[in-house]
Amino acid sequence: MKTDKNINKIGIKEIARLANVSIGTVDRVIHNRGQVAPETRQMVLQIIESSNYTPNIVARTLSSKKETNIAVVIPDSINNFYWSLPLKGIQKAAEEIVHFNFNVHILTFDYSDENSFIQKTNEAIKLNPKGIVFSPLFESASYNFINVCQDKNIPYILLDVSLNNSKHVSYFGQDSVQSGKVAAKLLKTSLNINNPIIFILKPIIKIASTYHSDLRQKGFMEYLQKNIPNVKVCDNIIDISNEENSNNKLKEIFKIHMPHGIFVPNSRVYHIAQWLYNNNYKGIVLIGYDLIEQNAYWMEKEVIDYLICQKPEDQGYKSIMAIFNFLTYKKNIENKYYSPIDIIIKENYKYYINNSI
Amino acid sequence: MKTDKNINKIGIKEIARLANVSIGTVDRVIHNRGQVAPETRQMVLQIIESSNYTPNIVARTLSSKKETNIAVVIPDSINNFYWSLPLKGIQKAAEEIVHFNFNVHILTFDYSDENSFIQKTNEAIKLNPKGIVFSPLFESASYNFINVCQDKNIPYILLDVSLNNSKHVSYFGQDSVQSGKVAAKLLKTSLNINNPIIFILKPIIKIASTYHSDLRQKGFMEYLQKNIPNVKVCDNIIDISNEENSNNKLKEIFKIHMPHGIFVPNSRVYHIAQWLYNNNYKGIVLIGYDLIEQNAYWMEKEVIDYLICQKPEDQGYKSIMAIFNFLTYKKNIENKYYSPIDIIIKENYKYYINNSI
DNA sequence: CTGAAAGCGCTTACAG
DNA sequence: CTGAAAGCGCTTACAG
Repeated sequence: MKTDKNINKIGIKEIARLANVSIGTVDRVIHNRGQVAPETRQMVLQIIESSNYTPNIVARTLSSKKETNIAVVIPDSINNFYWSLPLKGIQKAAEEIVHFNFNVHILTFDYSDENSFIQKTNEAIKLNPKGIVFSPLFESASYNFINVCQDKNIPYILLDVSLNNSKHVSYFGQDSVQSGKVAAKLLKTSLNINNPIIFILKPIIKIASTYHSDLRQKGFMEYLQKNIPNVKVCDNIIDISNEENSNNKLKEIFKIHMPHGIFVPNSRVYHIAQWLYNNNYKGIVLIGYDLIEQNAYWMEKEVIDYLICQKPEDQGYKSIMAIFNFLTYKKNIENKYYSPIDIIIKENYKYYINNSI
Repeated sequence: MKTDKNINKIGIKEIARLANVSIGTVDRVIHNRGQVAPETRQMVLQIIESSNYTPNIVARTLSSKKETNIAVVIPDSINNFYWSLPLKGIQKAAEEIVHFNFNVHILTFDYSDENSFIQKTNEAIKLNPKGIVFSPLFESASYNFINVCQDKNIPYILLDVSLNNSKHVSYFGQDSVQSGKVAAKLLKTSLNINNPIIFILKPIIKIASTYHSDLRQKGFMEYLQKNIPNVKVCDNIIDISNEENSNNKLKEIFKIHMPHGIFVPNSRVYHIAQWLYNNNYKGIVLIGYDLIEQNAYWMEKEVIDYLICQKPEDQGYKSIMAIFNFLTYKKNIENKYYSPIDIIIKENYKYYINNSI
């Protein structure tokens, strides 16, 4: 087996020769620029097709002085650790494609402020980008935005949050509902009793979005109801912006019932872990989300049993590479890309740290 | 964030003009090729220095006709599904770097035949490769091979199997011992009893290597002995090259004990699943390796409970990209890269299929 | 609608 | 020791 360039590798010169035209005409066909006689066009297209021609991107980059702008509009990661992860992946991708005259412009907005989102999308358009990657956190503003994109014929990719009836090139994100089911299954297996008492605890800080959290809980509940008919579930929101209040709230909840398992549908599971540890509660199966540093700590201490993880760096990286490949090679891209739902336990978490890209 | 390229972009032409020489001479200085008068050399070097010149790597790639050969020596995937996976990743990487004049030559050997390995390593050397990726399945032959590589100053990367006292640039593979521990932990959690009876079943076909299998079992046993002191383990090899014999063997084993859990340290767990299903054994926790099609089937049917997976496509892909980056950018590379130990269950397996690269 | 030619920044023979 | 020139595969402006 051998990757033989001399078989696969054919350039516009050779295509021109086969089609009996000049390379200029081949170029016109490839880029849809200028007028080409329909028969000539057909001929050239057919040769391109049957020869598996792929443009030499190195030559293209060298000869073309065009800079290609990609605009990225995502929440900032100030007070918002999660978004630093896709950002990391995006930056890595940006570095890789800068050699090809692709400039990735990252515009971050305050995700508690719709106006800042609108402002950044406007800025994005002003960059005259050839492609856009963004997170449609605000629905109606997002629809306005994609209308503009479609008017201007700018392909866009959705990151982390999806949008119905949108003509996006692709969506990169998580299947949050399914990840909730995974969590429920793990809990069921670990408890292995017919009448478990399960807490769903949602530690929140005032501005946090509950988009994914709600979907995860939905999947979690669906699974439980179907597979553990006699389960008892207590659902509580814990405002952790004030330590004392949150402790009191937890104390109250635990007075009424003692849970067998706890499901935390967001990354702030470390907060619950800390409280369980401080209050010497043991033997409760605890499941949460995201392998952030604090969660790794409580996993090592065996207070957190499972973390569900969804490779946000990967999603960021892949979304940029996808728009790059789409623009460069006109490659078809899957309309939807869900990253794997990783199950993390004490014994394997180390292999997921700094390892995702 | 923005990458501004237009600052101080100076090329050899401009350097030549400033130094009052031709671009050929500038090139000689840059690459230390050919003779240059000491004063001329100084002059040019000084201009390069003060102008922050960096070579345009895109132009370099385009103009240089030098083809860089990378030799890959791995087992063939005839009758050996596993090796089709790294192969897939390798081919994908090969496609990506072919534009940079990198040719990846894949040489596959029969992994039950040391001579075929030796022959392929010899062929690899004849390609005059700038880098090598290979799987050192035969120890002494591998040491001979790396001695040749070191003599010829060819950097090499190990794939899937590691080698002590080797000066490889990097190793891409699995931490098989740890993955066995993960399996044991999952089994412990699922059973949750103090005196479980556990079978380790090893379905083999005559020529299969037991390298990883042995390490997985080692990790598995270590974890059990430490964490379930009263466990009873029965360890059996099942030759599945003959259906009837293997069925009889299994029947015999199950006559003596009824296991609570079964650990299969290789990908042929589907064979055990099939047998359990046919004989109507239920409620036995079954753990195996690798998300191959047959295993997905039995996972869907809830006969296989867990699969441990190690992204072999990824390993193949990354090993090639690593040698490419090493040669192109002289980038430092981690000496060792373990892929994550993925835990696959019925609820998440779909997200791992065709999704790894 | 089409072709011929210059040029992107470098490498590589070749000639002196 | 050095320079002049061709060429890598593509894009781009120009001429017809």
